[in-house]
Amino acid sequence: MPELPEVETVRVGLQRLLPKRVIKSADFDWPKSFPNSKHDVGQFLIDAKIIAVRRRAKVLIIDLSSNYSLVIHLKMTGQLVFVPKTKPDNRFGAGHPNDSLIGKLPDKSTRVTISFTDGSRLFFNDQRKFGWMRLMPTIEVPEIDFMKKVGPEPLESDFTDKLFIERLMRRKNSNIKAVLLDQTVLAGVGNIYADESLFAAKIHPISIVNAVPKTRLKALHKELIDVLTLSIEKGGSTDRNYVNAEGKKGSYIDFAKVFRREKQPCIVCGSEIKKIRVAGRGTHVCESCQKVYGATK
DNA sequence: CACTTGACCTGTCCGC
DNA sequence: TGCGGACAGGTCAAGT
Repeated sequence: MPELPEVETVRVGLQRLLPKRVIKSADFDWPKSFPNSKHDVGQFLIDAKIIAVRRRAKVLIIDLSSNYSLVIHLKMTGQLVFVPKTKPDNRFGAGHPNDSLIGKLPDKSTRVTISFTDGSRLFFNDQRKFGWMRLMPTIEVPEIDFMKKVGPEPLESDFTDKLFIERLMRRKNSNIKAVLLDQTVLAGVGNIYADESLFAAKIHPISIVNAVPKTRLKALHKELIDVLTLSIEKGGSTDRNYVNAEGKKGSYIDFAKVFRREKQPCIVCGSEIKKIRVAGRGTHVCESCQKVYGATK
């Protein structure tokens, strides 16, 4: 479930931990997770120094001194976990939720292990194997299809409500939730933050974009930014798999008002939160707070 | 052409 | 407690 706040949290962690480290070796055995040839790895990854860690949408970009970059998409269950040379004593405190992960790596979900000359390691774990890591020339990163098509970053200062509405209108006849999830409309929103921002803006996810009043769309713009910002503050959402670059969980899920709260009372009105399907995805909604525009249930 | 559904995977949970 | 099946949800390909 890494969405924008989770990927950004990983980026901040890696940017603090990785630069200046030099890659000594790389182990990988699942071609779909890391399709690069041993030749390219030997030539452009081994002996390269980490320069910086960037993010665009839900994609991480680790720039190397070889003028190549590691481009990474965590998809649903991907993790990037850095383990320092001196293993922690494997105890954050008895019963602490983060107790252990670092000491247990690699495990059976590990797809790629990158070892640095100082003895530290970076693990790319991905239980479901949907994620990927690709080594490519830095200059070619903006040329990959995803980068060419992806929409604006919602947390950039130039992401105005005017721009937001303009982007939504590209798919004005679709369910608003499907449009929020469309990475070509805007970058970084996934299931959690689509549900949470629509709840905060009191818009039912099946609403048709074109039928939602402009004032509600402006509210959605504000709520989306607020939800993403708060989640980054909380280190993202750990629903199941997500952990940050140090193997630690995020706590935003504790602040979610509808996501994974089906059958519980709505925080605002007390009626029961329902789980329905919209755009082929599990969707959490308060049918009483969230109004349907231009669609029938 | 615009939009929706299925495939990619593995692990977990639910009902029988 | 075993076992099948639904489900989790990001993105691209295939289908309507």
